[in-house]
Amino acid sequence: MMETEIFRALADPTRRAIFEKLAGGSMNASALRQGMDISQPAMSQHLAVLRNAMLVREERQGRFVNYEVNPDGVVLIAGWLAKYRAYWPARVDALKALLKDMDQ
Amino acid sequence: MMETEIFRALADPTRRAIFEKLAGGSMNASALRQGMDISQPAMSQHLAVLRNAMLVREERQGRFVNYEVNPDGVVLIAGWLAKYRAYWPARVDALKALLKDMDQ
DNA sequence: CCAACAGATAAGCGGTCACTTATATGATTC
DNA sequence: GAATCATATAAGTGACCGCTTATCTGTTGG
Repeated sequence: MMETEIFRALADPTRRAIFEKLAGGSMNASALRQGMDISQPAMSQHLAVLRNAMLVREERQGRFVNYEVNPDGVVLIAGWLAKYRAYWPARVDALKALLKDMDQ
Repeated sequence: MMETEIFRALADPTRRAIFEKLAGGSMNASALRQGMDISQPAMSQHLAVLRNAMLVREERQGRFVNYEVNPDGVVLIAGWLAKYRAYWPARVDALKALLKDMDQ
């Protein structure tokens, strides 16, 4: 199940921090390590987990590998969460319903 | 971090199944086990993890303990996800922006 | 009270996680 | 093509996860 890998990937605080950093702009692995007190292999392994969970995608650029957020993963979580829309606060729920109507 | 516990709780397929079942209506632990091929202690442990992650809450009713979805957890995920709104599909994004305006 | 039932807790076990050090791959520059 | 740099992979290790069996706690009805 894809959702298992996504939630598992996000269950680690270090990986969430990496993801958050990438959400602020694409970056290579070395740049990501800046100010994070994490070894090079650890970063590489975390990025592999995030990529495997479709939360991040990569693109080689010469000697560097550029990483960026993969919208697919974000959309998957949004889709999962949508199933429980009924439990969001009423205000947000009302807005959502409105959007749905407009969407058709 | 609360988010760590939430994502960790949801990383297990069995726990997601339990949560999904509860989202369809509150239930006691025995009822939850119906058709799930899971031992009584395992169910109890899963419910403890979900409760700890604020995804589920309980209420004793005599000899039974009734479980239901705790909106707090759902809202927390929604809050986390909202930070990456920019990566949702354009249509949903537009709707969200609209909601935000209306919300003020 | 006590027998029966719902549920929680304890202890132990195999598998997985996140990390480490060491080494390999792949690209650039001289 | 050799040295260097960016990243990946391999192997090992201690901690944790989800499960099991066994036992405990709490509530009900006779």
